[in-house]
This record gives sequence, C-alpha cells and structure tokens, in this order.
Amino acid sequence: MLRFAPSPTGDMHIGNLRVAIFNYIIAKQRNERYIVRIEDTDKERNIEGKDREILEILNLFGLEYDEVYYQSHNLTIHQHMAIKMLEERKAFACFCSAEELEAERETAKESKRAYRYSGKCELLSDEDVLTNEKPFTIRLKKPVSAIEFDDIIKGRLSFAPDDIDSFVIMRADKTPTYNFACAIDDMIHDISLVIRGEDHVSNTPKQIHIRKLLGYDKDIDYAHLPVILNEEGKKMSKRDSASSVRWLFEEGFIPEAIANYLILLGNKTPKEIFTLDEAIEWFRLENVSKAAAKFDLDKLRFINREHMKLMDSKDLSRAFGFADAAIGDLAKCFLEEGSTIKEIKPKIEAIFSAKSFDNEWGEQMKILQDAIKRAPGFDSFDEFKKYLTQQTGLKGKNFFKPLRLLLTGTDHGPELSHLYPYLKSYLLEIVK
RNA sequence: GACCCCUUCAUCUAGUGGCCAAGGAUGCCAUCUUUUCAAGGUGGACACAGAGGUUCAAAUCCUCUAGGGGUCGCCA
Repeated sequence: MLRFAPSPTGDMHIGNLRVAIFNYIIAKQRNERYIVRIEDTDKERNIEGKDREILEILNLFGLEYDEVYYQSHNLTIHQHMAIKMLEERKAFACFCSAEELEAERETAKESKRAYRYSGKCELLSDEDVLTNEKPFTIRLKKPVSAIEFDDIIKGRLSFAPDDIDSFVIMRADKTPTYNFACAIDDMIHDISLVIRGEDHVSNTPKQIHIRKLLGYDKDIDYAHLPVILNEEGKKMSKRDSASSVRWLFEEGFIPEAIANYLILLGNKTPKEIFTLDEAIEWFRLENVSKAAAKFDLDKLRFINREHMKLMDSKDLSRAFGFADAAIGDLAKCFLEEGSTIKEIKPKIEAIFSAKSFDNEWGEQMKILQDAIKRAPGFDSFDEFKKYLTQQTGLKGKNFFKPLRLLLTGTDHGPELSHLYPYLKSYLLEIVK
C-alpha cells in the first residue's frame, strides 16, 4: 500500500504534488492500493477546508485514491501505543518545561554544540514521576546503536543514536507528535513504500526506531525526493509564487503539463512530453537524481504549450467559455503567440469583442465589414479573400491589415488563412 | 556549529574506463519563411567545480579542497 500524507495546514505546493504523483505512479505500477492520509494531529495549525482542497487538486490531476484517512481518528491507538512504550520502559515521562528546553537549546547554540536532550527525566524514579503533578510529555529512549536504511534514491543512510536522540512522542496535551503518529499509521496501514520529500530524511530513522520498539519487524522501503529549488537555488517556499499549485492554475498552466514537468524535473525520462499514463509505463524511482533541481518556469511554459496542442479541442474550448472544437482549434493557432490559457484567453476575447474603427485602417475596415455582412459563406479562405478583394477593390497591406483588425482585434497574429476555418461560422458575430 | 546529502552548458539532463575534440531539450543569438508578431526550419554560442593520484587511456575509479542543499520543535 502506498500513501500520500499531507497536513491540512497550508496550500498544496508543487513539492507535495510531486510526492502525490510519484506515489500514485508506483501504486499503479505495483497494483497496490493508494490512500490519502490527512495528518491533522496539530489542531492549532489545521486550516478548515484545506483537506477538501487537497483532495480536489488530486482529482484535477487524475490522481485517484482508494481511501481517505484522518490521522486524528487514530488518537486512541496512538495513546495505547504510548502507554505500551511506557510500560515496557522504552519511553519515559519528561517534565521539562518548554522554557527549560528552550534555554538548554540556547546555551548549546552559544557554545556551538549540537543540542541534545539532557536525559535528566529518564533518570526519574517511579515515585518521582507519580508524585510530580506538572504536565509531562513522553519521550522515546534513543536507540543503543546506529539505525541504517536503504533509500531507493539516496542509497544507504546511517544515523547515530545521538542524532536520533530521545525525542518526544506524546505532547503534554496527550496527542501524538508527527513522528509517532506517522510511524504507527504506516504500520497499521501496512505501507510498503514511503515516498516523501528529502526534508523527512532525518525523521525516517526515528520512525524506524519507533516501529522497532513496538515490535513491528516488517521493513518499509523509503524513497526521499530531492527538494525543488527556486531560481536563487534555495528551497522553494510559500514566498515563491510558482510553488503554489493554485498560482500555476491562475497563470493558465494545465494539470497535464504540470504533472509532466514535475515528473521530468530531476529525472531521466525516455521522452520529454508525456501523459501520466505513459509515465506509469516506464517511471523508475531509481532514475530520480540525488541532487536538488531548480524550478524552470520557461521549461514548464514549453511543456504547457505542447500539452495544449495535444488536448482535445472541445475540452480546450471550455477554458474560454465555449463548447466547440473549432474554438479549441482556434486557440491552438494562438499557441504560436502564447503558452498558457491565461495568455491566449485575451486573444480569443479580442476576436469576439466589438472592434474599434478609430485607427488608420478604420475606413477600410468599414468597407470590409459591409462586404462581409453581405457575403455568402465560403469554405476556404482563398474564396473568401477573392470575394472580398473583388467587392472592395482593396489589396496588399490595405487589405490584410484592416481585415486582420476586423477579424482578430489586433494588428498582428497568426496567419489569417490558418484562422479562417475556425472563424468562418462565427463571421457575422465577429464583425457585427 | 552538528548530522545527512549533492556537484556535466544559464536550466533539466545523456554519459557507469576507450564509440566524448562531451549528446539532447528549454532558454538565448543569428538566419530563412512571412502583409505582421510569433511559431516552424536551419545554424550558433554555452558545461565535465578545482587539485592530486590510479591507468596505455578518466566526465567516468580513489583522495583532498572548494561550493551548494537539507535537517537539527511538545510543526508536519
């Protein structure tokens, strides 16, 4: 079973989306189930409705999932597991206050040492614990030997006990921390492979440690995806608008192209332009680069254009408020001039909005307008052109410029002969 | 600072000891085409981070140096 485990604490960004896509692809390849687990253990940070938004985006990309779970629903299981750890002396109550801990972190930083938990509460006697009325957290004892695992992308990784540390598994409010909830849920959902971002590598040994202490001996495979960097070479954050899936939609990028780009980025693929279904045929996690990759908006634009060319014309026309393949084909003509829905939309709108005759070609436009209104329907642009030149006596630049202005609303653009087949049934509406 | 990871054109990459005077794609520049802007065709500039080894032979193997990234929460 594969899983996508987002937290409902912010907008979906491309890093998340990439994780969702890769998990989906592998689930399809292996014919395993794919679940979405909303990691909502931090009540303070949860944002109402974000879970729906995430699921909607998944749907938009065609990333079908078998089930949706909410991590908070497993609260009692997490609590029972914590008690079990306490009983088996694998975990201990920690009465250190947030302020104390913060102070310790400060001094460690000042003396340029890595901060590690002091371990003082681990030494508390049962009596000390029972008589202490202060709120407490539960910490798991750090492992006695290094924890190693094979990452499908990064290779073999090893972490010393001190780097894992005696970390908190239950907060003072008796809810589980991320690592504890995640480790347990991956176990009870029988996850076979976890694909997630590189920012989780240091969590992985902790989660393996948790499961080991819980007695779960089945191995879970891991693949940590390199982060996506912005133009400056820093990790993409909410500050980078291009990191937001919603922003990409607003900019007129289509899901097929975004998915294509996200799979292509930092990867070896047999081709550049492909669909999600095609990727399922050949995708291999082993081919994903170990190094972080920079996000390249120009490349995305190129891919977006290619996918718009490939799109069903009638479907494409809906983006412009039509349900007519001719309009979709018309939009494809304008792919010469733009790469996104957003860039092409004004060009389609200009065709159908009222034209201004207040320019140097105004007079000729009027003449052409009259002629077109009286003209019979012509199948080919050549016949149409021939008829108009005969009727108006205009030719050359004096003919093409005003005609273009009249038909498209601008003085430059794709060749009129290319546009005409898709325009011809709308001619009267266009010149009215 | 500690731990982990990475390093081929501006960007994403091909390349696993000879086929590489390093290939493709995007972007950029030029040119052709054209009533126009573009797209398209053609051509061009641009890279093995550096230094030492190993070897008949190194982008490919080893060492060091430099640079970059990630993580260090009772967040996920």
